[in-house]
Amino acid sequence: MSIDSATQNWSTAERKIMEATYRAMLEYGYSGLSISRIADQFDKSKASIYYHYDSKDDLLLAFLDFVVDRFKTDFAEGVDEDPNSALTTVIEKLVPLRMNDEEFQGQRVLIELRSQATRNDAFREKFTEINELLVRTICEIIERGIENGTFRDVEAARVAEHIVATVNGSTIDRVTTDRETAPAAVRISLVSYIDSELRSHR
Amino acid sequence: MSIDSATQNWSTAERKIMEATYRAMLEYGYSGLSISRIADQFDKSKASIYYHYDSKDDLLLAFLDFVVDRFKTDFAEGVDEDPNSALTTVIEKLVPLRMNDEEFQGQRVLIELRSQATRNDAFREKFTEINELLVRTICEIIERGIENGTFRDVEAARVAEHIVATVNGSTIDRVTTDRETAPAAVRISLVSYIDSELRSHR
DNA sequence: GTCTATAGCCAGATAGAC
DNA sequence: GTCTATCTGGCTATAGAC
Repeated sequence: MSIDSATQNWSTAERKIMEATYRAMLEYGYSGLSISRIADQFDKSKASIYYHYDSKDDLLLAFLDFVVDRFKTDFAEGVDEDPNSALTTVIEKLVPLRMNDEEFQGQRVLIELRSQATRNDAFREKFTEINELLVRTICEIIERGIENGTFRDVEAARVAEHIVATVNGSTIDRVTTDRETAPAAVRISLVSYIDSELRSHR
Repeated sequence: MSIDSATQNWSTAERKIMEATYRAMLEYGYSGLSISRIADQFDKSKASIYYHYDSKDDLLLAFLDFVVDRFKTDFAEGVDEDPNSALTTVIEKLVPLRMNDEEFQGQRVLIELRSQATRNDAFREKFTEINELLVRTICEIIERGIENGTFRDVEAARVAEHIVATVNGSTIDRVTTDRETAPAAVRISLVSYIDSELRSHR
């Protein structure tokens, strides 16, 4: 899937509403979101929001697309490098030693939306897509590396699933606990796992 | 920390309210929880809830304790076996090949509560506790195994962090996506990682 | 301890002017 | 497209009887 096909054409007004929703979500969380609070985050009235979206649910589905598209676009960078660099790039992006504030806020929003996937099918499908994209992308990098002799001949799909689970677990830990040293420990351990599983020459 | 010290003394009425909250949470989710809906889940009126709890926030904090205590009690089983069995027991419990419905619903509730930890300090502290407990417990199992010669002499804390991140990532995947084969793949890969990291004799 | 009734507030959504 | 004004209903929380 290309970036273009995943990205909707947002009108200016709609993009402004999405940005306002993002700010309201950061300030009040999913359970504290309201149309009034979204309207307070930009220069239009709340009635104008109903011109662009039929209902709050409709707006939330669009917002889910908006946030997930951003994540996918960001993730797609650097995956076309040679297998070794691509894998390093991906790991560094998904488990940074130190996450900047913008990424951190984005992950806060994502985890709140993800928790809705337990009850809402449209949300569930989106997060299924995200995890499939992560696994498929990493799997393809590993397969390319096996083909050109960079990596050992492992079960690429199994290793990719392991990496994605570890990466996701680390991210959740980062945004829902105060365990500040944990992400770096996982990063080191994950790189060491990848080295011994894919790059060792025994 | 013993199970007793972690478990509060819930009165009968309070336990009934907690059970009702649990059912309401399953049906409506965190953002759909209301005092009326909780009252509808048992045989008392909503005013009676305010006799036992000062406010909705107060009730939610008690509910967080209730759910987390259950999780901790459940997790504590089997960790006192010999290191090899204890590690296997823990992994099988945290990444079951097939999760039964009760466990699954419990994890759904936990992830919704966990997502609140991004905005609420009391919630954040609880989930910090949970992850610390998981890491510490697994770390101690590994250290016991190293001492008695069952396991190789690895950095126990680092391996424990890796295992916990992978386990948590797998659980989130299970409750927020439709990727039904993913948990089993992670389980196999995780066991293989543990074997080669701790149990190999090269 | 539990009830019914209700106060007061804010939500989602719509009407109709411009 | 955006506004102000407003409807309806559910929410948290309390009052006061039993």
